[in-house]
Amino acid sequence: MDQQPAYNHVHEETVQRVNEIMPGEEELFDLSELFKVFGDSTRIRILYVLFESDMCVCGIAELLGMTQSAISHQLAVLKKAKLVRYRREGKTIFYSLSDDHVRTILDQGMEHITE
Amino acid sequence: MDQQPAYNHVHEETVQRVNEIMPGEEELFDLSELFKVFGDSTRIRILYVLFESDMCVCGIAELLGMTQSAISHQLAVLKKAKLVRYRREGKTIFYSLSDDHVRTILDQGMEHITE
DNA sequence: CTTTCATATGAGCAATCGTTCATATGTATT
DNA sequence: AATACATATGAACGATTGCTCATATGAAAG
Repeated sequence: MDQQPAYNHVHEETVQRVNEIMPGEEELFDLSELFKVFGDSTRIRILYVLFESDMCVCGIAELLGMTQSAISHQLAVLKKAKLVRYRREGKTIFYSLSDDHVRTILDQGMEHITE
Repeated sequence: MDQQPAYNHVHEETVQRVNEIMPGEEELFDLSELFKVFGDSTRIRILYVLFESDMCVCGIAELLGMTQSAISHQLAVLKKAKLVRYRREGKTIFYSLSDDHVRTILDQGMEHITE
C-alpha cells in the first residue's frame, strides 16, 4: 500500500535541505533566549553604558534614571546570558561587557533599522 | 550657591561620553522591537526555512508542523519588522528573506551561544 | 556585634506574547 | 454566482515579562 508523503506543498529535496541546516531544538531555544535579552530597551541601554565604561549598579541606575532594583534585575538577566561579567571591589560590584559579539549584534541591528 | 552634581557615583566625563553614544529614544525602541522579533524560536525557524527557499505559508506550516494560522501570525510580525518580503502568485503567497542582516544577526547569535 | 552601604532577590501586578479557534478576505475555477 | 483553496485577522486564553516594593545578603567600618 502506498505511503503518503509527509509534505504535499514542499519538494522533498527542499525539506531535506532545510532539515540539514535547521539548528537543533536546544540551539533554537538558546538562540531565541539570547535575542530575548536584546529585546528590551533598558537592557540595550545598560549595554551601551558598558561600552563606555565598567560601572557599579548604582552608577548605572543613576545614569539611566532608574531604580537600583530594576537595574539589578536586568543585570541578572544579562549575566545569565553571559553578556556581562562582574567583579567585586569591597562593597561595590562593577559590571563590564563580556565579549565583542554584543557590539556586533547591536551594530547589525542598528544597520537594519536605519536603512 | 553650589549646584549639586546630577550624578554622585559616576564621573561627569563618563556621563558625557555615554550620552554621546547612547542612541535616541526612537532608535532604542526600534532596536529592541527588532530583537524581540528574533526572540522567538518559531520565528527563527521560519527564517531558517527561508534561508533555503522562498516558500508559501502552508509550505512553511507543513515543514514546521504548525498550523497555518500560527505561521501567518508570525509572518505578519516578520513582515512588520521588514525581515521578510512576499509576492503573490495566484492564490499562493510566497515569502522570502528581505536582506542579509538577518543572516549576520543570527550567525552572531549562534557564535555567542556556541562558545 | 551593630550599623551602614551596595547589591540581590522574591512576591505581586499590569502589560505583552504566542497560540488556538472561528471567521473574513481574496483569487481562481466551474 | 457559487465553490474551493490560500491566506489574513480578531478575540480569547494561559504564559511570560519588567517594574515596584519590601526584604535579604554580604562586606566594610565603627
